[in-house]
Amino acid sequence: MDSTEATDRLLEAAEDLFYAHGVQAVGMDAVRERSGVSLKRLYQCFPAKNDLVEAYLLRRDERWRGSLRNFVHARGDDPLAVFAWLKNWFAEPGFRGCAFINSFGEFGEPPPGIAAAIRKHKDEVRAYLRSLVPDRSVADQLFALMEGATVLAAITGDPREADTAGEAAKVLLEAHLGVTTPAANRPRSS
Amino acid sequence: MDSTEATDRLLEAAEDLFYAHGVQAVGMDAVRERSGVSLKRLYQCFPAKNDLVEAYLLRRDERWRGSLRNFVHARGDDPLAVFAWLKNWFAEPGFRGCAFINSFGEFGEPPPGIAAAIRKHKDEVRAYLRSLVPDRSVADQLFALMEGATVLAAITGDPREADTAGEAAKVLLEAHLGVTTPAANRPRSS
DNA sequence: TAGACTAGAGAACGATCATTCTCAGCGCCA
DNA sequence: TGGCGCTGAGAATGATCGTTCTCTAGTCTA
Repeated sequence: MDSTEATDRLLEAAEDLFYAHGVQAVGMDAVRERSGVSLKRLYQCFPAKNDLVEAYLLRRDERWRGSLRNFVHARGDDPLAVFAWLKNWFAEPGFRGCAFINSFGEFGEPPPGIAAAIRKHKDEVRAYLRSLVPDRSVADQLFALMEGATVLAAITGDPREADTAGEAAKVLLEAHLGVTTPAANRPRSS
Repeated sequence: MDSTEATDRLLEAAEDLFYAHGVQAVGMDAVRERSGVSLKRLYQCFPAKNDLVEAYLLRRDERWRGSLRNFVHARGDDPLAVFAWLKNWFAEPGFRGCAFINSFGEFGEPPPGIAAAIRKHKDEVRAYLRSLVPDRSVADQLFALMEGATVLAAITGDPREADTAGEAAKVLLEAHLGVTTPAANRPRSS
């Protein structure tokens, strides 16, 4: 097993374990066992646990955003598709909320590399939404809805938080276009 | 010092320390030092650390919601006042996000009492918003905005996340009343 | 004043965990 | 073939921390 494969296996194991149980609750020994990579090699690839955590977050950021981008792009880059994707995510078996928010909560004052990875993720997601929604303010409003839905879905376990946020997003987008919004949920007023 | 005063001091110290540094990062010894209550007494009041954490969360829930309720009530129970209150909170010196979301992130699988305290808090806040906003769906949308703004303010450090969410809330409330929303942010179209 | 209970200070215990060290084995090159 | 260097397995180290224990010194009661 060469060094790049060891790194891959370590990151795969780290992601599974860190996301499922939290960073603090997972020992390096658990990562070793799950990855099948020896401790010595582990410390060659990542000199300290925090380095592994940082790499885990950076990798998760790429994959998470890639999945979202693909899904939304396949739906014509409709901003509302973001909330459909969220609902699928919330309903996945191992869903435990946003890895970045959880990590932020785990550290009182996160180490610099980890804090940077967390901020980078949120910055990138915000930038992505701004690329989907011409108006900056509306994009930021949708971003807040996303984050809120994610947090609430994690705590309540109810994927329908995505619907709530999606409906709000729809209203915000339409309102911005200057459309007259009928009194909500009354089917008779077409 | 009688038992109730010891309990008060312990909860005061616990809240300061747990909120500022996270639950895991604070040892019982730090709580002892800050509170001035001996370890023996501490364990008489709270047989295990998790009991102290649970009591901390329950107390924080009461105080946090009390502060919000007072502020909003003084403004005629206007739902938008919630976001003004949030902005003040975000700008406070020691602001570190929502204690409950942070605690949720700290534990991979939170102990039952703690999980219950976290869910209780969110349930109560949601119920409060529903009491302010007649329409259940709109109340839940505002709730998602609140949570999102809180998370983002914690990570970015920017209290203006509250403004973003507040503007969205305003649009949602007006849209629900069937008001024609003009193209956003253009002051000329009165 | 004697004695029983209690509190506080802090040592001690036991567990966990990040990180390093030891050692025995194996391949590789001369 | 003989030694060099790298490897994995797992023991050892050192630190932290939740929890309990010990001991000393009151303090209140009879």
